[in-house]
Amino acid sequence: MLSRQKVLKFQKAETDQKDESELGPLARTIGVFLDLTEEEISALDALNRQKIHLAAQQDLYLEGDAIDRTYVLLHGWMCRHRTLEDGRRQIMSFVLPGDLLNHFGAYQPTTIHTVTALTDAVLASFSCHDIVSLSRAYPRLGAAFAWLGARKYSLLEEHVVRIGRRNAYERIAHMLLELLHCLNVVDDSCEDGYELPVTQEILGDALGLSLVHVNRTLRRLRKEGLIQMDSNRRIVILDMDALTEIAEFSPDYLQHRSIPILTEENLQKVG
Amino acid sequence: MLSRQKVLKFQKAETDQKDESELGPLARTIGVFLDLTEEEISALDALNRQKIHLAAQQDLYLEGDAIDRTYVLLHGWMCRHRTLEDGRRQIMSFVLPGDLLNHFGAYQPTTIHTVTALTDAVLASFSCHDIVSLSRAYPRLGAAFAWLGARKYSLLEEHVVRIGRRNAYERIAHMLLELLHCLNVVDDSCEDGYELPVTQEILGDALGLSLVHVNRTLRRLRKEGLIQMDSNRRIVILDMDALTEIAEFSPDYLQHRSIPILTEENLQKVG
DNA sequence: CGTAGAGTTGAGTGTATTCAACTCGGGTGG
DNA sequence: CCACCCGAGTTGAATACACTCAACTCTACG
Repeated sequence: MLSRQKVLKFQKAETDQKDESELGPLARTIGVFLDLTEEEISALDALNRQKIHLAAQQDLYLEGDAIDRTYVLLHGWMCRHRTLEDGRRQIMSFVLPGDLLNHFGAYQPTTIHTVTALTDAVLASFSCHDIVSLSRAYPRLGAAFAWLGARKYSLLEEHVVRIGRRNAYERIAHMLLELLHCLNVVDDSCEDGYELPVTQEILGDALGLSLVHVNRTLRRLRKEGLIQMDSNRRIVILDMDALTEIAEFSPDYLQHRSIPILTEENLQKVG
Repeated sequence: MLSRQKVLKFQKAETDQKDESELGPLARTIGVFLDLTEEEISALDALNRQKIHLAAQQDLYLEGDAIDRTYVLLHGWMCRHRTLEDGRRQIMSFVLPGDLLNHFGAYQPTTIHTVTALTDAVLASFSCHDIVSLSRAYPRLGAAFAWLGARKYSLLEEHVVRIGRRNAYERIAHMLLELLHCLNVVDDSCEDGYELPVTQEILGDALGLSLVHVNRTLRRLRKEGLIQMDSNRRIVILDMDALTEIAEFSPDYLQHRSIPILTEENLQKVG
């Protein structure tokens, strides 16, 4: 569903400052996996939006804030996380270009986590209520938003398994593969490397590990010829098959392949 | 929002075999937190449904099944879980009466986890597509389903923090409190005990711990006078304040208090 | 009375943590 | 220009939390 070409188009658009004839942020995010009609594109692009620039380390919003906006990350990396009183921190997920933030905002009185930029970042923001209205007016778009929510849930469940039942070696392998698949959506010719703009401490906070243990485990993965870490934090997967085996990674949960409700047959069922 | 009285009403209805003038399963689940109109109740009750009885240990569906039904648990406990090849198992969540299962079914080609009955269980099942149709016809009901999804997401995020960054002692304390709050929805006169129909091994699988370590940690909680474990697996919280402090438990994430989109003001915003 | 499942406990092991020191490179200010 | 500092990465050593293996108890059940 997600074609390599479209993803590249998305990434190109991010870096351009002028959108010109390009699609708006939401149309691009949804358009990656769904062929939108002209009317749907117009409706998405007609929403009021604001552009936001954040420097690395800046917070977009804090745990407990009452936020009535939904965001689309256009450029850069962010993370969603929560910190305990004594400083222990858990990252729920990394946020990649195209991802939505505060997706469920209309349904939650306050946020329950903090969102922070890992690199300089650019976002577009929308009113949560506008998105709900739009979802009602355009059922296919509503289904697309719901699908994005279901997909996020699925990714979070996999994160639970990763943290709860895999050891450090498997956890890191699994995370690196997930990021690869999400960045370079799975097709047969996908690339095997990407920039991971994240310190080892942050990786540890995502995986429930200490910085030191992340360091040793990454070194082990390198020593065994499974990955390579260039300068500039570029990760290259050298032995995809072995890594997939170690991590017991099966990409089904990423749901990059199909959106059941958007088939002709199912759209008819729900009227 | 969730009144104690209504919860008790829900539990009463579960055990009755005949519904008589009682509400149907979905109307009861949603009615716990939203005052439904007659029309909405009729619409919910008009959906085709099937009743399902499962014995303890039986699976409702397996990871990878293509399921186009959404379920409401009426009676008993279940869990959603995934198992790695070597047998390590992670429970994503316990499922309590009133909870929905395969909530996102319309948006997912196959399930990514297995659902198993922990006790004898009774469920009602509905067509996923019927629920999507209904959500379109009745926006407040659509919002209610979306809210339930957002709430599940919130609970899962807390589970990530619990597993990723709390130690065994804090993890168990936190889980016991979450279950208490979910069962006995928070009000000032809530009870302090409940039946936990779960072996220590299952608790370990939920918390990413070994059976032996769960055992020792529970014993420590007992020895310190924080909890009591009667026969019949009844848990009594003896020192709620201390336990809340240890677990750093703050019930906001449970979202038992408010449904933003369902206020008058917000319903107007979305038309 | 024997068995099976759950709980309990001890002992030894191991994975991951903490504390600490050191390297390296980039940036800043004297 | 160089000294200094800081953040990130690396490594060693000691510790601790949690796991595995194993044995034993207790209760329910047939």
